[in-house]
Amino acid sequence: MPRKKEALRKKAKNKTGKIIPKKGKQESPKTAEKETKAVAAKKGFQLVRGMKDIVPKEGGYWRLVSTKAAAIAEAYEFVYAETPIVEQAALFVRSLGKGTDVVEKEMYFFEDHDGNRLCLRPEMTAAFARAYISHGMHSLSQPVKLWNIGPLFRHDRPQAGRYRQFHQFNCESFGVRDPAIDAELVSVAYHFLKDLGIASLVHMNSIGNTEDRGRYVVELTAYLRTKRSYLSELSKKRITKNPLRVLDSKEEQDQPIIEEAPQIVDWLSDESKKHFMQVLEYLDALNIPYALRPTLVRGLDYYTDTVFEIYEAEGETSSEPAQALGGGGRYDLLVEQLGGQPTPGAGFALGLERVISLVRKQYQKEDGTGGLPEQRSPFFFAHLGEQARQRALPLIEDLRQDGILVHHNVAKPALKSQLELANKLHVSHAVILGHKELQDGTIIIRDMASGIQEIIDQKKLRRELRKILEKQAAS
RNA sequence: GUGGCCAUAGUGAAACGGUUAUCACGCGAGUUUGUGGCACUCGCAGUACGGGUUCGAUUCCCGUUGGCCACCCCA
Repeated sequence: MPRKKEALRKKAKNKTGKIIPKKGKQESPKTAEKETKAVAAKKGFQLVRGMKDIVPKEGGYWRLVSTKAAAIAEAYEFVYAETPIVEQAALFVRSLGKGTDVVEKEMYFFEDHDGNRLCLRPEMTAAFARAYISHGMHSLSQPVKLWNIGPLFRHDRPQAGRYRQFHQFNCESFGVRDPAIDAELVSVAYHFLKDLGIASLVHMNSIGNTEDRGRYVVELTAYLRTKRSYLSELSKKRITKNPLRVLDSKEEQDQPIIEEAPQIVDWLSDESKKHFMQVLEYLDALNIPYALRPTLVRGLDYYTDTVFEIYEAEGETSSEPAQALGGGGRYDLLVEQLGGQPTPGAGFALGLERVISLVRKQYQKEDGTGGLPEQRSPFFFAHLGEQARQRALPLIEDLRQDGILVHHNVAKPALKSQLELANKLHVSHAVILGHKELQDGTIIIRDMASGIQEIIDQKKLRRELRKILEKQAAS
């Protein structure tokens, strides 16, 4: 009876409910309550909001994408580096800006047992800047080009392509202010996506230096005030909070006002203007498709001059409103602001969850099954009986040492189920070792497509498999 | 942070408020104690959690948790 089940469940819950408070004296009532609920749930623990497992189905895509990232970063001579996930909270408060959303409402703050005010890193650039200073990288040959892939944390409201723990591919270039550096970064991001089969478009803008921007903001604010009554409610609020954001407004009624608004490009110093023009020239030379977007401003305070975001190029099939795959820009004041010597820098980050979701779509388009064409061995090694299994392991090990990989499953004793698995794995040949073969030192190679079997000497196994591999490579 | 939609085995779905919650895929075992695909048989596994209404809740209501969408923001 379900009633009985229900009653049992309740009993079980009461038990755990008694145990937990005893153990967890220090826990806040809130966490204790949450934990009790989770334990009580028959299904076990729920995933924490905004967190995501990488399941076997996705594993191959993560491997593919991180391999590509490493390959391209290293091709551009970026050096792999990593920083801790935990940093002093002040690092990000100071670099990103106190009023920014990331700091104001999205950071994971906590205090450790020594009373240090810490946080989980919400982005990489400031962390790399800190590492640059910490390790005196200014004494290395400049630019210092660093890359990594790692998890970041923002307590944002989750939705598709947005998680509280997410991963970025980051490249940062410290020490040189040169438009070629900016262009190189854009190029890395662009080609990374291109190598993965994703056509992209880079949105470019320059927000100049601090003074330029300051003067522009004054001008823009004044302009927006005169048009205030025509603006959407949201934009009205933004006039005082962050007037640059008004330019990004999606509200229809704001559009005519935005079009007429003063553009930041006109307020850039000659130096900034020249820098930006040169960046664009390099992009032209590199044949990287970009669009100027005078309204592009980024959400973090440390940017100067070049800023960019990268989007999936709009094909006929793309329907969803574009979500930026990544973004970046120049931050010439950041290192100094964090206590280092004045050091220019620029970088970008790409959101891997977003990239991977596009990569998966690519593969689904191509073969309909949605599977990543994995490099699988074309061989399955089947054994029959305990003795054969004992002999199989060293044989397989020898093959592996020789660079020939085979599938094998030690946990399926029945030959039938092993071949079933071989079939599922779409191998071309099965190697079969049974009692008879064990005794006379032979082994069977079975062609899975035709069912034709060949009995060979065990010593010739390696040579035979290699021959098959060569034949397959040739066709 | 604001608003909306949603929650049934691992996945995708079905069940006017009424017997034992159904089906497909999946996974495991077998029909064949030395041979895969096809077929058949058997098995595994579920109403997110808590409360309420009701004689009776997967179904209706409330709360919690989680997911999705838009906004905000961003990767």
